[in-house]
Amino acid sequence: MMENDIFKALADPTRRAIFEKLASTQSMNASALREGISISQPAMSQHLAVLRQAKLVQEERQGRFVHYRVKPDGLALIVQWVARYSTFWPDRIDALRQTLKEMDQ
Amino acid sequence: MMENDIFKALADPTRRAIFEKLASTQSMNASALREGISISQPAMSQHLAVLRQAKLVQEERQGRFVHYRVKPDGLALIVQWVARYSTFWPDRIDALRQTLKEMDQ
DNA sequence: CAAACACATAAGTCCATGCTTATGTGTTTG
DNA sequence: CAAACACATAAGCATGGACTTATGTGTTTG
Repeated sequence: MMENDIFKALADPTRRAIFEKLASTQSMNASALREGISISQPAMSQHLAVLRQAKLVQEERQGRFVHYRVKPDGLALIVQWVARYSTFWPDRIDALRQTLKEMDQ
Repeated sequence: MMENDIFKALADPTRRAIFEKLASTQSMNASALREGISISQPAMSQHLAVLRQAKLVQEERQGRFVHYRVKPDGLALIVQWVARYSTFWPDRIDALRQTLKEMDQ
C-alpha cells in the first residue's frame, strides 16, 4: 500500500532531514543535498530512492546531474490519514486552520 | 526526539490498525483490541507500549483490565510537521478544508 | 488462598533496513 | 576518446524491530 510507503519513508530521521532540506529550495541535485548531512553518496542515493518510491519527491535529469524536488501532492495521503482523527486534536486544529487561512491570501 | 517516536510508531501497519480501531471507540482494553486483528497477546502488549511511548494513546487500569484510549493531542506533532509543507499540497488541501468545515457544525 | 484471568516483561529468532565498499551507467570535458 | 564526474546499483554486514514462547505481576473469584 502506498500509505505505508509514505509512513515508512518518513520514519527515518535522515530521510526527513533530506525532505526538509529539499522543501527549503526549488530543487537540488543529490550532491548538493549531501552538504551539511554527514552521509555517503550511495546512502544518499538510496534514501532518495525510498523517497521517490513513496512519491514524496520527483527527479529530473539534466546532463549528468539529477535534480530532485518535493512532489506537490506527496503528503496528501498523510494529510488525509491524519484528518480522519482531527476530532482528537481540538487544540492544535487552530494552528492548521490558521495555516489554511494564510494560504488564501 | 518525540517527533521521531511518533513517526516510527505509525510506520508499522499493525500499529496503525490498532490506533484506528482504538479511535473508533471511546476506550478498549488490550484483549478487546486483539479481536479481528490476528496477533498474539504479547505482540499486542508490545505494540501498545510503543504507541504509549509515542504518547499516541493513554492507559487506565481498572481492576485487572487496562483500558486504552487515543490521546487527544497525540497527532499534534505530525500535524505541525505536515503543516510546514502545506504549500506543497495545494490540490488536496480542499479535502482537509472540508473536514475542518464539517467540524464547525 | 489457590486457581483463573488480564496484561507486562524476558529472551530468543528471523527478517527488514541503513550503512559500507566496490562497481556499473550515463554525461561532460580536455 | 580517455579521464573525470554525478549518480545508481550490487553485495555484504550490523543493527533494529516485529514476532514467538515462556514466565512474571497484579487482580479477581470460587
